[in-house]
Amino acid sequence: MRYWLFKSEPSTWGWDQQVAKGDVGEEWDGVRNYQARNFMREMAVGDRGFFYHSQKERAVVGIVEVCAEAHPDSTTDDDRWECVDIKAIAPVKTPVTLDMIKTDPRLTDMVLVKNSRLSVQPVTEDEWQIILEMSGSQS
DNA sequence: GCCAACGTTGGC
DNA sequence: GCCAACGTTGGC
Repeated sequence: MRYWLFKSEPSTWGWDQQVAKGDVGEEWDGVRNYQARNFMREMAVGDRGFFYHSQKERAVVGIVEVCAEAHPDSTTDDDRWECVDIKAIAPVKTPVTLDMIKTDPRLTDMVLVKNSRLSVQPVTEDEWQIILEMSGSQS
């Protein structure tokens, strides 16, 4: 299984909306960036991801699971763009803020730190475990 | 609200 | 195929 991080502006699509979709999940649509799209193509059903709120909040707020492999993005006719579906698994006990992540020397290589603008990014297994611990959640 | 960083577009 | 111009994102 692989691990990922999905970034969203809460004002556009937030954790509460994701939770409201339940086990059916929702398309992670609207991505118009090749790197992000390519990562979504690599995803498999069952992969786990962090749900991150950007802008004012800047924190990992929940855990999601990929529930459909990459397919055409329904919000565009442009066939270059694809997306996966994800569903909410559980909120984290304590949100892990960008500050906390930047402060931890084990996490300085995270894509979130190095390339803050990438909206869909891979997370290593080590990073996954460290952030889970920081959040007080269990895998 | 500002600005740096980055990705994309289009002219040559 | 290069590169300048532009638009967008997201941290501060």
